[in-house]
Amino acid sequence: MSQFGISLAKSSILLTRFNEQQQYSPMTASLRDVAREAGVSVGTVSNVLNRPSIVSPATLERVRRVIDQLDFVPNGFARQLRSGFSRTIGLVVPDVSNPFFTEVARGVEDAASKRDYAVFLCNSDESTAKEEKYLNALIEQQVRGVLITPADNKAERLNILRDRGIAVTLLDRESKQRNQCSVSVDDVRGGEIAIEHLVSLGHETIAWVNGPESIPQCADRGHGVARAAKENNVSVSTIRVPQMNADQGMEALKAFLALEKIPTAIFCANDLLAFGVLRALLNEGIKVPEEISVIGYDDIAFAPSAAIPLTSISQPAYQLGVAAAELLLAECDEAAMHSHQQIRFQPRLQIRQSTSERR
Amino acid sequence: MSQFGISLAKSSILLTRFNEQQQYSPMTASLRDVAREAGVSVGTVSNVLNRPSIVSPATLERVRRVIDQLDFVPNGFARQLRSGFSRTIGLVVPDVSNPFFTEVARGVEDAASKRDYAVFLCNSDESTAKEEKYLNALIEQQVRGVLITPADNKAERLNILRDRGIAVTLLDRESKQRNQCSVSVDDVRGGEIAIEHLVSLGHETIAWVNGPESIPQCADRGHGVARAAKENNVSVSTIRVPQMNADQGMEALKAFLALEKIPTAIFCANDLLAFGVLRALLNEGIKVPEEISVIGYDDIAFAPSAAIPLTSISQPAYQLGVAAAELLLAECDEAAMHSHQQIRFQPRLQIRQSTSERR
DNA sequence: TGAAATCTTTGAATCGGTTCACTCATCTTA
DNA sequence: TAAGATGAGTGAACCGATTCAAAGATTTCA
Repeated sequence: MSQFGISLAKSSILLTRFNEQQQYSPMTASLRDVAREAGVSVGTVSNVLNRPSIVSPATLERVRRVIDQLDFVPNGFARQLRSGFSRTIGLVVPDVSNPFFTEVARGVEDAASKRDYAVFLCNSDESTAKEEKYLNALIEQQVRGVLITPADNKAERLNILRDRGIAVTLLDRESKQRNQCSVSVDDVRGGEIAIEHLVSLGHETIAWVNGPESIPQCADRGHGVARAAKENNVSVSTIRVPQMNADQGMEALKAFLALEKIPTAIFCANDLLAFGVLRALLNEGIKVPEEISVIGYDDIAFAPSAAIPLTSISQPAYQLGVAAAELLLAECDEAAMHSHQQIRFQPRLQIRQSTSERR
Repeated sequence: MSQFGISLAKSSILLTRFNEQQQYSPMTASLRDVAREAGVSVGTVSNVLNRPSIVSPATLERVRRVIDQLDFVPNGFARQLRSGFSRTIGLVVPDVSNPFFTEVARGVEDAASKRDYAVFLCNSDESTAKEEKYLNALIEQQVRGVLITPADNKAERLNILRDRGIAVTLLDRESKQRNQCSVSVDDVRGGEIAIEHLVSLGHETIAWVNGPESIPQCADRGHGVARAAKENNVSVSTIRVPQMNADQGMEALKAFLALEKIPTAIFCANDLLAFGVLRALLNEGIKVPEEISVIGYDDIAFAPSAAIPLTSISQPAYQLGVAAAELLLAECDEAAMHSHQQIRFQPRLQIRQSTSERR
């Protein structure tokens, strides 16, 4: 039988155990095994791991050698059970496959990994039910903190986390309460910038393709559009779509062409919509930007590769993720002296070839 | 002081504890608290959670009410410490912000969540050092299994996981050993399909823009290209790029234009490269597909929205993720009677407007 | 009516680290 | 040289669940 051979490769210490059915189950060394083998107490091994400075050099050396020999990796559960804290956080976003959130996630992961935190990835699909299920799972996993783009504006669910001592930072959403951190982008301003750009090019009638008002981003961008329209005295027709993808963009163009007075520019609430609009315009043989200017929102990585390289409102998605993770982890690690911050990034206009002077 | 008020909102049971500095720390109900309040033993509460069928209806009801009252959520660490198993898996990919892996990740997450597993997201950036760091972190987190697209072809690191009883499934990589599951796409065939398509359109000289040979996908696609070229007796010039993004695609076009006999078609090892090539071609005023046909690989969501809607080799990324997660979780949950499988998906040609008959 | 069988519930042992009051040896200092 | 200080190491208690042998309660059946 090879049952006893498992750990012989690296050491001659026997580390096999049997479960009730007497089947072999792979066994890993525990801190006690290390202590026994090194001839010290468990407390000393623990000190080697966590406070090496208070252990004498000789002991340190010896224990470390045994740790190596046995391939000992401390059991995270046990550690966290006793100490009460894990080194994990949860990231809850509507959908990672949206390029904006993909970038955000990448930023979060990089920042967390730098601090030796691991990240749980959760897609809420904008559903409060799914979100709730995930939050429960995260509580059970005893995460130290949660980064979340909430599916709705009700904050009660988040208070449940906070009551349990789990830090919460809002992502891509500004906090109304001052008892939490938030990292967001100024969407009202983003809406304004887009309209101002079109106005500066001489456009006076503009179509605004927006998603559901229930999504705060859409609502805010809409406010920005309305404000800038009023300020500059231009007329804006709103076309509402239920989802923000390329197909809906193509649909939106039908509504656009049915408008009484056809605008000379289209502003879309995200780049995917704009891609759809572009495609539909090309299908119709309408020239962009000569006949119609198009501007998107998000400035995703593919915007420059679009049919007509897309002018867009750029958001610092990666930095958003990094900033959010750093705030959250600061709150986790420095609990007491942490003061909540609301960071708000400014969007930027990225001009490409899909917008031009009105002819 | 409000130190004692915390749990009074929902119940009159006192659940506050103090740490050594006598500071208030948020306290959550433990299974013991529930047992005490419901007037039963801890074993019974545990049974209510895990084997409700053996508990009498009356007790069940009573305990459940107390659980609700106290907002009790079991501590995952403690549970997993005792039972030895967690309900978490690790997902290690080169880079989630690559749209292909984004889709894969989405599939993994959906499949895992369906089985009540949580997913740790890790980006290796193709670096073995980063990968190793993550694998260690995952061991410490006691994950049940790992889905990984390894940074290199050495499997030793993965054996360390397996020795610890952690299931491993290869993602987008075929397993050479039969002791593990793998889910991959037939990249050799993908390379063939692309060349066959171009040949069927009458192209006889083709450029092949490929990434580093060290990436197995690139190597395999290259083999397919070579095989199909030989079979069909067409000439293929390989242009090698160090990274597979749009910028490198634009660079590649310079090399392309410097070729002695300029080919009539370009096959790129992924869509990002193809986007760059398309852009550079348009900059040069070269018409696609009239003068040059272009074909990409991956068929990412933006392929239809590209400057010229891109013909591409489509891979079932989402299903790949789902299948991999399901295999892994099957291995986790049914350990003994699990037999390893190597699943291999077939790529598909998605014809759009960037390829046409040679003129 | 009493013994056996079945159904509930109990509570101590356990998982594997961390913590901390304590011991023991060695070093200072008056 | 005695008393105090410092440094290294010890090991039992603990975190919060799960498990399981055993006890207690109830039902079944001869």
